[in-house]
Amino acid sequence: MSPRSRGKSASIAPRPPPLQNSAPVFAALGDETRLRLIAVLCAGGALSIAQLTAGTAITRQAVTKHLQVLAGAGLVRDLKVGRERLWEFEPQQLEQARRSLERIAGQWDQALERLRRAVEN
Amino acid sequence: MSPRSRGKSASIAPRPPPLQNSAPVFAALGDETRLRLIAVLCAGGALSIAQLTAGTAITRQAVTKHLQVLAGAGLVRDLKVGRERLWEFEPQQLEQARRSLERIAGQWDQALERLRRAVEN
DNA sequence: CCAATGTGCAACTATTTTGTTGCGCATATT
DNA sequence: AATATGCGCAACAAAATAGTTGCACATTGG
Repeated sequence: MSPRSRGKSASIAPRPPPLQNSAPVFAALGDETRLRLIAVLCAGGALSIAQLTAGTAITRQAVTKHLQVLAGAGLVRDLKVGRERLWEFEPQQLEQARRSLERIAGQWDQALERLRRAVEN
Repeated sequence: MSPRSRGKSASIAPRPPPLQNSAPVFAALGDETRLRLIAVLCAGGALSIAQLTAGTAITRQAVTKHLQVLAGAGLVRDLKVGRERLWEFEPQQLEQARRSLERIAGQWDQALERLRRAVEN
């Protein structure tokens, strides 16, 4: 049996990801255009680049680059259909980013709690 | 009385912030160094620039710049004490970013739900 | 076949970001 | 008083980002 299983409180629960791994996801979300793209893709299904470019002031190529950034962060995925390239939202990474924020917020809450208790004494 | 109060369902609840407003916060979080700074500041109280620089491979001035980016996003705040400049975490903006992610995730869930119901028929 | 539509790739520019070094100033410490 | 510590400002330099234009290629529809 491996030393890591059944040790003292063997932590079956997967340990929280190192938090810094979320940086690329946050960076990808840190742009208004990309945030808009994410919002659009979240609402509907898969959309083509041309469709995603429609409402914007920037060129199709610029949108393509933004989509590639999002794809690099694992936030979207593309699938080719005929001459079109459809993009759809990929929820996993965003979910993980959400958990990262919750962990930070939780840490802060704990610190406040410690402070409160210290003052109480 | 103002025309906006007591209208038809006057929406006492603050309308959700436009989501794009969160882009600067995400951008600030989209860097490993800054994410680390946030984590450190979340755990303890207020720390000086020198203290925050201690464990890192970059210079004090680089840390200062990162802190200014975080301050620009409203994620940290500084207070001067003697010759030191202490930085502390400011939870509001991060809380808002968390809500943004939740709204996106919620929209996605709704879309999935609609899809599920459509398939059901 | 021919035209229209949807993309991809490459080159190029402008701006922002990330980091450095060098210096001076203010506050503590001895 | 002299030294050490903490910090700010300015001037760089290198790299990443965001956007453009131009052109070629594939697919779709008459």
